Amino acid sequence: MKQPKFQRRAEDRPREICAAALEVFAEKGFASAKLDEIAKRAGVSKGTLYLYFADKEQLFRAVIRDAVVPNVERLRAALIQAGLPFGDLVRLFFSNFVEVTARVPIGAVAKMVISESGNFPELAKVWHDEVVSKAIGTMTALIEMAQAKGEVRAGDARLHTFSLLGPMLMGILYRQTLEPIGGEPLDLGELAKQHVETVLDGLLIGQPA
Amino acid sequence: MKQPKFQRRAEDRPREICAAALEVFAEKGFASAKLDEIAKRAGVSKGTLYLYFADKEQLFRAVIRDAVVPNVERLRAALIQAGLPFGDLVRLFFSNFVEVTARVPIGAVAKMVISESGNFPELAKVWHDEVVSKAIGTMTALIEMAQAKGEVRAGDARLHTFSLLGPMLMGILYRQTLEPIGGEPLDLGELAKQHVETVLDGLLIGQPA
Amino acid sequence: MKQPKFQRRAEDRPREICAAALEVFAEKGFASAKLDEIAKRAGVSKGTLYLYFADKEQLFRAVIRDAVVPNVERLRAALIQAGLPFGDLVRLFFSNFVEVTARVPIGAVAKMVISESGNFPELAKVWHDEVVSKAIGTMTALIEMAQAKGEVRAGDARLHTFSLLGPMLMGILYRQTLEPIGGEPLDLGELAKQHVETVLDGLLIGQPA
Amino acid sequence: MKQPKFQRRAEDRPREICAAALEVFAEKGFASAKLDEIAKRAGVSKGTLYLYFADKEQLFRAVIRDAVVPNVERLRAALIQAGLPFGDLVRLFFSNFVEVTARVPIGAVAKMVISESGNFPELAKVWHDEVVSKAIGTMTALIEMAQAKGEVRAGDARLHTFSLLGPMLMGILYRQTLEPIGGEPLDLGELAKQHVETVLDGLLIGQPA
DNA sequence: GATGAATGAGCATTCATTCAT
DNA sequence: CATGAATGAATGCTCATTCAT
Repeated sequence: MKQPKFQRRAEDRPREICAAALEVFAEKGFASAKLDEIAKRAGVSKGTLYLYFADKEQLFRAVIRDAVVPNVERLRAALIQAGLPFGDLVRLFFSNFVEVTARVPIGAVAKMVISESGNFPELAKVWHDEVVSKAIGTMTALIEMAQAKGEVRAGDARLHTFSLLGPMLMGILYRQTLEPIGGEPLDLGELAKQHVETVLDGLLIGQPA
Repeated sequence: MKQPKFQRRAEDRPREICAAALEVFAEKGFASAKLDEIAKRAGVSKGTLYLYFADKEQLFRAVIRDAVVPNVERLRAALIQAGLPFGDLVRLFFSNFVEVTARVPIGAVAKMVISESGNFPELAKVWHDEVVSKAIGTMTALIEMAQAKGEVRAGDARLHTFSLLGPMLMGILYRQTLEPIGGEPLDLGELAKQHVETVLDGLLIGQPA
Repeated sequence: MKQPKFQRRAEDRPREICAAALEVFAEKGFASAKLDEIAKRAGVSKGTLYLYFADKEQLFRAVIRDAVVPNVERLRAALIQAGLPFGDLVRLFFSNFVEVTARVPIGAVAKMVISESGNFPELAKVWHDEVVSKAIGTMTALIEMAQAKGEVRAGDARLHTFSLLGPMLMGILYRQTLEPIGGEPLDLGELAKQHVETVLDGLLIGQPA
Repeated sequence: MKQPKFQRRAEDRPREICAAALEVFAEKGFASAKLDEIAKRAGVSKGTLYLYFADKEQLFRAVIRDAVVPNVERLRAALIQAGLPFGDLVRLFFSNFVEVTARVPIGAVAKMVISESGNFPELAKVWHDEVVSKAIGTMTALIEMAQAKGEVRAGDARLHTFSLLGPMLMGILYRQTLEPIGGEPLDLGELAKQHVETVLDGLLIGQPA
């Protein structure tokens, strides 16, 4: 029954540590996250962290990178399916988005990046270049194409992108920060479904566009 | 005979300290904000902070309260002007919102609350109860009234509120976190103007709702 | 009888801390010296050290500088008293040297510099430039002048300087390292007196040079 | 069938480790020397060190012992060649000394002992008993014999020993600590040659001894 | 024997908080 | 009221030592 003092599992360690670190960073923020706690949750000693990551900041970076970047390309690729009318394209994007959101703690990561953008501008830059810029850019391009085809109303395509994506970001952050402290629960899937149709068709009734 | 040239009146001290603290908290986040720096920016000594605030956390709370709560009621009152059709109501809300945003660093405060929601749940609760809940509640009520009058399409009124407000939150956070590190500039006023009309009328053209 | 928790004595603090640090560094060497112990001996808290010195290394530098450099110029000046024949010049130097040695822990400092020359080359450089180079240079110049006047035998003046000073360095280091652990006591004054006459006149008797 | 090309024989390991350790200890001092680096330079793993030495301190002791003690007896024996006049005896000693110095890093070891005498008094004791005491004792005895024969001037024989050996110690330490950081190069052989004749005959000219 | 991943006590450094002035 | 020197608990990081393989 005695637990061996040492446990050797070199291959999984980085992943386990990243997972634990993601939890703690998301809960506490970068500065308030204690390496002691990350180590404890990862089931290793504090010293072990330093076998795999040079310091706290590098661990933070690794967490951001591992949790998000791999998913970005997948989302993007799903949209480069030409031939779909704009409405269906958007509906596809949102269903993918909800699915990814349920699987990876994208809300926690977004929260971390927002929190630490002042202290780690380079990190915010990575997030911007790898995630936000691509997401906004892709959607903006799709909108512009649809405008060219006469499918979408005039206006700045990038601002239209904010109209499309903003509510989802708001939803994610709401779930991350306010639901835990007693805010009325929010169903992201429902939000996505209703918002898509709303923004596509408009809130008002019976008025010519 | 003693008459120091620039004697600050004691009554202004708390305000000055709060203003300095808001700056530093917004730049660094709660944990990374140093009382040394807040004191320096406020032009007082570190010890003086403790004459007005029990500890760092109380100072943080005061900052949040002072910076936002007074503005919430004002915004709310502006909307309880019955008689306006829903579209005009929303347009009024957005113009007010943009104006407030330009005056108070609401983006910084939002960022702080998001950041520290894990460490200070009570604080997130204050923010939720005093700000978010009221904002969402007010808008939701307005929508429900408009739905009853047949002005607004069916659907969960609270989710419609996310459709309306989400892009503005996204815009605020974008300016707060990504513009400073090289993100393409965003004009919040333009965003507000275009988004209102879009979400009211719908993105798509010539399709029956 | 209760000691006040805080003691304010800003003007003396740096000196007191340096004195305590000199003791500890001399006993333990740089790496093994604990800031805890330095603080305790200085009668302050660990944090106080950082009010006056940026870090351990800067404290080390300050110790070296304060303990030695001021004394170097004094020694040097004492020798620029022209008119004395070489023998008297050397005797003057040695009596001054012994006096300084008794007052400042030059042995401890020498030991520290020798010890840490590998880890802090810049420090060894300061020691070299400010102390050793000047000492050797001054003595070498005096010897060359005496050689020109026919007072001193031929030969490399710098090597003659080693013949003159080496035994005193050996004596200092002996007292620093071996006396404390049971080595037979050594009287530096006696060493100086006998060595001067010996090196001036020669060890051997009745042999023509 | 297995016959690894470069299998090191186990018997050589301790020697190889000691050699690597001597290098690192000499460069960094005891406390700053990392077992990681010693292991790397010895071409073994960190764990292997513990197969041969109980801990860092024992390794340090072994290094000191192996590097110096064997050479002491050799030097000593070379001097117990009776029949030589004192001057020749001293010349023999110095030539031997220079030769040993060139072969073993006696300067590094001396530096280490000086550095760590405070932390390892027992080690300084070994060094004292095995090296310094014997060296000083032997030379002092030779001087006393020469004094009895009327070859050497009166005076404390032990202090005369400092006059003889001090410059060589100074030279060794100079090369160890100051040459590497830009001090003017020093030729130990030249120093030995000139110093012997100087101290034997005296610096001054034309004065009756 | 040999390895190197894992450990955890130890230490330099930071900073919110206190209090003598 | 105001100050800022002083405090000391907290924490990131190091590295000698251990042990499963």
